[in-house]
Amino acid sequence: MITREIALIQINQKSASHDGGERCGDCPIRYRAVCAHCETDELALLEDMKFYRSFDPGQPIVWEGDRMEFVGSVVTGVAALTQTLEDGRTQMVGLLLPSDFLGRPKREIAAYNAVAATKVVLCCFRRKPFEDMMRTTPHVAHRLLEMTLDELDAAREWMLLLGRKTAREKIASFIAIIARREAALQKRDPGGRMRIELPLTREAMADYLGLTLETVSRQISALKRDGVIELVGKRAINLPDFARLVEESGDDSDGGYLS
Amino acid sequence: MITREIALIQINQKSASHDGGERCGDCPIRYRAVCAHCETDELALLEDMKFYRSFDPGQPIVWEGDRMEFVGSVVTGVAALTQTLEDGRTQMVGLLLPSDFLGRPKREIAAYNAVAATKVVLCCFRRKPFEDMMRTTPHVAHRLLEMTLDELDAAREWMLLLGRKTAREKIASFIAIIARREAALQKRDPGGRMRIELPLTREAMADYLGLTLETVSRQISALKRDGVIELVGKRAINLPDFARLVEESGDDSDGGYLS
DNA sequence: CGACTAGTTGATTCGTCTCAATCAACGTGG
DNA sequence: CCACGTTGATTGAGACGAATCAACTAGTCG
Repeated sequence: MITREIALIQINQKSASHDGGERCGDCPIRYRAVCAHCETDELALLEDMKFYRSFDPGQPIVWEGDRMEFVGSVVTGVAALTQTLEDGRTQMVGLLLPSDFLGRPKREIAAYNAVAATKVVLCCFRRKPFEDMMRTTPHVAHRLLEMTLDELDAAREWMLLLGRKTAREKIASFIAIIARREAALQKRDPGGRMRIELPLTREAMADYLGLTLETVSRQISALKRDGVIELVGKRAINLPDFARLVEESGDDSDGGYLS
Repeated sequence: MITREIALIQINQKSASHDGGERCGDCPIRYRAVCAHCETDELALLEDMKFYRSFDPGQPIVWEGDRMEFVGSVVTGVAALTQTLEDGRTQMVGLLLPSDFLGRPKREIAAYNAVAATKVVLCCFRRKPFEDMMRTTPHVAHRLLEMTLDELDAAREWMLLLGRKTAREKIASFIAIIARREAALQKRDPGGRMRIELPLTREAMADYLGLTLETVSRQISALKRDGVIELVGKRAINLPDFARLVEESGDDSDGGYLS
């Protein structure tokens, strides 16, 4: 497991393309990322300090202990934050979706590994000017607080999953989370029948859920056998009945938050 | 397990004393809580909106779904945030120590249960004036962001524990966390020999670690047998060698963060 | 004193991990 | 074009760790 990861790093180290700057006004995450509350003048400041980077699936974005000269937002794709024990056991501790923020102001040394799970485009801000802006204008700091509080809520729900759910419930919960996100993107209810695309390999799902990849595979097969899900290839799933899936997840039926 | 908790609630519902206001200048958490960065004029604003409440061990502070008319800081004692599955399985998702913040601005409905683990004194701020202050003065919002980012880091370390550590490693990690905190309070290194006081019952430790209380008891006994810890009564521990404990925790030796 | 709580310990069960074989899809070089 | 290696995934057999069920102890309170 360790040697496999090292191989991955070496293979992928080669390419990390830098692209030219697009306009913030056209950005797909304009109203959900750290910049959400910014006025046009603040947006201009951000335009000045930003640059884009892309990463291929499996490619590391930063490594724990590395100096990080930027912070930034996921524009498209999915990235995973992971932590590792000395003997190689790894646990995913963050799943960054479009608009999620990577890095921490005032911390130059990365505390986690970040790996692209799919193709990822990152909107990066040079650290120094971004930190200045945090101090001088309220909107970025305020939005970052909101986002961090949301992440903390997500982390706590995740802790309940890791500490108390069975393997079957973990898988059902994960699929439900992805389904809800998919539904939110399409601005519709996750009710009844729907199709979803899994953004993670079986191994990454195992790291997310605190399981082995074999157990992930077995439980997915079991949910399929029981008619809770239908597999379409390896990475896509049809949900005949979303409510049934939620039952299998062990959560209270509603799970609805009030902001 | 469910019935036991319900009994607890009913027993403890009775008392929640309201105390008079002490001066912020003398507060033991003056320079670590949300108010840490505040100037004297901002402190005066906070004095106006604050009041104290105390809770006895085992007593609930708020219940998930309750309307919460305040936010606040733990002044003394230890409180636990917990989440539950519908069938009663419980996971602790936050351990609030002195200076830690309870509640979320802009969220009136509590998302978690909070229970006093020891006798707790809470410095409460009335919600509305506190939220106004978040908007109008930068220091409180800024400090809250710092604290929330720290909590997120702690949550992520906790996720690694829940997802990937063995029962023995979980217990060792927990004791190490408490020992480090104790050492920090006394402003000394957690090196060599030291004595610590466990602020949680075996059941609460189990909820923290995603174990059963029997497993907690067994692993504590095992660590004692192996000379890693010495028990003094049920709730106090002597550490002959802190480094040995850290080895047992499975973490990288250092674990040192850079802020 | 008995009732109750917190904790310990034992016997057994059960769920997940570990190790291993197998398969399908894909790319590569001879 | 096909044999070969690689990667991601599935499935099986057996081992092991933690949960469960249960008995028991010590301390505390009324």
